[in-house]
Amino acid sequence: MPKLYVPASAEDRWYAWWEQQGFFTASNAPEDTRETYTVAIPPPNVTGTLHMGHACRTTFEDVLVRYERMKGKNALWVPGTDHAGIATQVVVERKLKAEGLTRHDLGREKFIERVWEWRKESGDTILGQLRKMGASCDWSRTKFTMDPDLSHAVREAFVRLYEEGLIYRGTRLVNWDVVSQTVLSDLEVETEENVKYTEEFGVCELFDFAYKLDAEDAAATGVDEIIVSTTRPETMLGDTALAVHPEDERYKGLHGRFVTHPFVDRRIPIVCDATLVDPEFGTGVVKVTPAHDPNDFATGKRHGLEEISILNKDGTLNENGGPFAGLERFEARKAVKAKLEELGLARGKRKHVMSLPRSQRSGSIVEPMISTQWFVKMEPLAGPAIEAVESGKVQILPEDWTKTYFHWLRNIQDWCISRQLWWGHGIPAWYCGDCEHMSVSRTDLSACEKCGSANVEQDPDVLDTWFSSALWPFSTLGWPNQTPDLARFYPTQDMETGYDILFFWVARMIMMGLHFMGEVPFSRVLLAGLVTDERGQKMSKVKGNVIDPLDVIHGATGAHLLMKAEQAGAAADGVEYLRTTYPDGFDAYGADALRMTLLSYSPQSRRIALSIKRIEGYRNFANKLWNAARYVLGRLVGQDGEPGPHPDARATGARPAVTALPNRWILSRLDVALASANAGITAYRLDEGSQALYHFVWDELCDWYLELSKPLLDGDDRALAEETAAVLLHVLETTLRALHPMMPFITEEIWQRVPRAGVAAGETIMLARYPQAGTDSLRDEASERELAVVQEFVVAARSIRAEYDLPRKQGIAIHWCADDAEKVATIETARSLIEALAGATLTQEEAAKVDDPHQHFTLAAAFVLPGLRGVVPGVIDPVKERERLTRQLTKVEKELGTLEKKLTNEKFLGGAPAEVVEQTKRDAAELREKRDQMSGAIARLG
RNA sequence: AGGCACGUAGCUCAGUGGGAGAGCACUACCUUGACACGGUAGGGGUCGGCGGUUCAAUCCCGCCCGUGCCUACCA
Repeated sequence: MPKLYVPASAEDRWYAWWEQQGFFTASNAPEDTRETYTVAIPPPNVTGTLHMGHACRTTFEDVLVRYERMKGKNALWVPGTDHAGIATQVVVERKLKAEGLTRHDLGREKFIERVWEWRKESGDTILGQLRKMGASCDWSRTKFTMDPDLSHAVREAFVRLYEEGLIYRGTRLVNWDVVSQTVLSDLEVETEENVKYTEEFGVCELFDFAYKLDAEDAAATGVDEIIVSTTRPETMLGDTALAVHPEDERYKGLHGRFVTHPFVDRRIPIVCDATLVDPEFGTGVVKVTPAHDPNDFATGKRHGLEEISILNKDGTLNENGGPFAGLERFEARKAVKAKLEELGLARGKRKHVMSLPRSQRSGSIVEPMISTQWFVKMEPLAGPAIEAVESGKVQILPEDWTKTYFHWLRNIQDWCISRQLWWGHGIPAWYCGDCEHMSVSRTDLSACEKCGSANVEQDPDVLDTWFSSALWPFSTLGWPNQTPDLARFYPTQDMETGYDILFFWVARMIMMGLHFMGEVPFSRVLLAGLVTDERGQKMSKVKGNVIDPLDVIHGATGAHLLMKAEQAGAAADGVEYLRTTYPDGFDAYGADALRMTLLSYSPQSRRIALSIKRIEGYRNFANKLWNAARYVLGRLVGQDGEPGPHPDARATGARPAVTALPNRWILSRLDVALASANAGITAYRLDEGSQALYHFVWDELCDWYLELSKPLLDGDDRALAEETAAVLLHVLETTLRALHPMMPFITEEIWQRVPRAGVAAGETIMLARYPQAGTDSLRDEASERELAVVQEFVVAARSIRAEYDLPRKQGIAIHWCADDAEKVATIETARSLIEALAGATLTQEEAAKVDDPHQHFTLAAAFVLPGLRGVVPGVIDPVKERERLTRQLTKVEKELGTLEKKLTNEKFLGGAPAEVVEQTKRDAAELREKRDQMSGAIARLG
């Protein structure tokens, strides 16, 4: 085995073998009665390649799936990809643009062909990347949301909901994206907050202008004009009313009067509306544009106002724009303002900080527009989804999110599901050109259901991507057909995803699962944070701070990173950030290191600020594990053709019997680690589970046990050496199994080299049994207490070594004494171990001599432990020793001080539980003794 | 505006009603037969601020300051 673990070759080799052997495939054999464990992957969008967020998802899910598989379940992880309607269409259109084409140049059919080509490319890339991450998906069940079977499911769901009256077609004010030229659901609109004034679009400016009263109304009321304010001056072309508060004294005389529109031939009524108007704001008069503002729309309905749309689908003004028709919306805004100035109707402007609604995909400012679209009635679906979480049938982790879930579902709006795109599931509705009948049908229609005319056309729109995603947990298993997979694997167990799609996806899956299957689609929702760069900023191509998981796994030079960022369109400061933060690029850290890193962040955190240093740390951990294995295998069975002293040693999967303290101790510590690992994984605290194993391997197995094993293996006691050999192999093999869900590659690589027999002799670690506390390990409190004494002793000796710069080769003598027989026995038994680890020779001494080192030894350094003291003669510089002891004494006195303060507090003695008081007294007594010993030692230094 | 988080060592973050932790960074020493992607020993924090509950608060409660996200509205 080489000194350094090299991930690259091991990863590809083992993954190909696992896949080819069919280890990932879930069983559907009728005689297989194992409990199932199913996870549906959150299907990545076929918009390009996987990012760090996907890597995070993949790792978490893979840990859960591998764990349950090793626990003996029939584990199924369904992989697949999402067609991602709008996002994918945008990507392909951008590629066309590079060729100087638009989708309209190609036409719908040819364009869709191009998208399919792209989806093949992107989809294959993504599935390949999942494999690089180690994902143990059942590839034989791979799905794509536009596969024929899943499209069939979408159509069935649509038709059923329509027949049940839960899908309807309606004319509403919707969110219009003028760049993508499609309607968006409320969720796809993102509000940009606190936007400042920008010259270019003229946004965030409150512009005042006057409407002149009709001549006769002006004469009758003596009022000449009314001033209104707006942030969108061009919408005044669609104004069909002015509203005032009914109680507003200033305008009481104007109720029912009219103003004249300055640009179009329209008389505009002045109406009273207490809901819309806040008399305190501005002039107390609101211009009402029912066709372009949600509040105005509602106001229009209340007053029966005309709805005049002024925009074309591309954001230019239509014929209702009068003299401004044809202008682009922001041009029109400028032109309207200029014209109002010219007419002397402008009444000033001021900057106004506000929020702007933007399209999640195109980033353009969303326009409210009246349009006929398809909607899902949400209230009847939301009720059961709320109940499912309330009753605990679905558990959301971390729990904080349940509140958010309830809040959204309890205030839910109908869901606009039609999109004016080309890429997506067609809407199964046909319109008759003759009788105007609309048919919604499971099968494609060539004739009108009502009049039989062949003059029928399918609705040109497609469905929101999330409509098909909502069916994912059961459509991937064969629904609406009653397949064996559906019967066996639905409902699934865990749904792990990012909290950002809790509404988009998770809530809708629960609604649809309950509606169509009558059962929740999964019993737990596991929400993870969003991966950001190390500053905590969202990764984005423009910021240049995107970290490609594959670059971390395979390594990348600084130049390569810069080139990629520039190609992706990073801004100058983004490139600079990249250059200064990662000047040397990345080493090939390997998939296991990346996985461990992602696992190490708490799921409670909403942000995963991915740190390369941290990845490096886990790369080092992989290497530590590798070298621990090198040691064990080299010392026992030998390596590289050299037979070792224990050629017959085997890991059998059975816990060896142990007598020696270090062997008892390591099995006990393993027990604690295994308990934490199991508890952590099942509670979705993968950070705690992985950290327990990290800590065990590094701080206990490597730092102590491997060192302790050396004198045991080299000693004269053959039986003890055999016992130790068995324990070393057992602990190594068990630890590998425990780590396998997190670090699948390196654990397989090492495990295959471990000589195994009995139940440990399996073909692959991924189908080996996951280790269990109490079975594979054994808690032994006594061994922990005893070994703690050994550790304290060794550390004390090493401290003296370090303090006086004693070289490793220079042996030291330690004269020690202990207060009770138990401690004396422990040290006597472990004497050779302590000597080996401390590089010392131990001599038990009378307490009188140890406690007065100045009298009995020359230049002796001293240490004081609970019930145990030692001196090391011939090493000290008295001045330095005084400093060292004083430093320690200060700490002890400080600690003692807080305890004594408590113990002199009557209220504490009276109010605290007896056991707490007792413990405090014991601690104080121990510290007091230590203090006395130390101050005595200092005093005796002279 | 409302809601939800968060504020702990230089950095990134765990954690708990009773003795402040990890990784990285830092200091000193060590190329020792598993590992320098290493070892040993260290230094470093009034747990955001102010009150309250409690025998006891970093933890529970209230207010304030700061940060992030979500929802709604902004003529």
